[in-house]
Amino acid sequence: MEKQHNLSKNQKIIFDLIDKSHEPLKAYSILFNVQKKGINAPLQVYRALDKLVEIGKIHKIESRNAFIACQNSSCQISKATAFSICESCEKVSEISNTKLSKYLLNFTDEAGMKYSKYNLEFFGLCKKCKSKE
Amino acid sequence: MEKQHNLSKNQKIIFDLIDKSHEPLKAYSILFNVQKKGINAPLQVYRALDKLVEIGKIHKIESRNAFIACQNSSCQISKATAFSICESCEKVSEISNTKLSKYLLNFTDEAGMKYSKYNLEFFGLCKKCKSKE
DNA sequence: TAACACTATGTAATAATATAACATTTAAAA
DNA sequence: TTTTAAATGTTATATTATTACATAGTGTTA
Repeated sequence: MEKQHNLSKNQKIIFDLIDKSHEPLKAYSILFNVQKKGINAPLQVYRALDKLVEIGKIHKIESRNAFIACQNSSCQISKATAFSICESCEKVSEISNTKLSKYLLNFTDEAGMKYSKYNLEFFGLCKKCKSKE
Repeated sequence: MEKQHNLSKNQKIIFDLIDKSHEPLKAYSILFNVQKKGINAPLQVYRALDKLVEIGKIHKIESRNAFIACQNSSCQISKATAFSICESCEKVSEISNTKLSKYLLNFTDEAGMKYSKYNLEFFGLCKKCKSKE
């Protein structure tokens, strides 16, 4: 059994918003959307985001400064993340591919180092945008 | 022969600074360091950085909002980048590994998509920091 | 050379992203 | 119940990045 994380009030509000969204959300857009629920300050948002990232419920898309819910039910504390990002419509999908993650977690650099944590972002055009070209 | 990019005055000043540095530099630290050379405003720095990234002379370390010179003499327009980042001392190294880049450029997702562009950041402890633990 | 297009520069203002510092409250554990 | 850790609330501020507008240089081609 995985460890169950009981989300606090603010964490739950913010996770629910991100989880319902079909696109990555930015911190200040989250703030704007939760002000009616009593979350007034950026720091309240960032603290919840930090915690949610830490426990693997959401991921940060580094190149976009935005956050999405983890799509991979099996990844609780996800230190190995991969995403595809459409450079036209900005659609982001999480990639859950066992072969890929195994390959990367086993990757050894020139100095013989292995890495238990990585973030990979693929860029291109999604199918929709490709067909419109 | 690769296309030769003649850097403009500001681009050269900023590239030289980054290239001499042994660590990733942040935009405002760059600004501070080039003010004696007549570059006064953030935008002048960001414009040069944008161009240098575009032509592959430097890369942005997305998780750190910082910039390093391309270590890979053969990558002019580098759309396929990989780095190792030490979570303790923040040392960053560019990984130039043909097998890895081939693997990633050939990676096909569940929808059958391939991606000609990616950025990969590995996290861990560098040798020095590991031995200090 | 003159006209044009394109790239780069300079400057001021401001937007967007993120953290520091401090006081208080709540929840969980001993 | 005491005490410890985690979360909250609030104000202020730091850091990162872009918009808008005016000007200057560079290279092409007519």
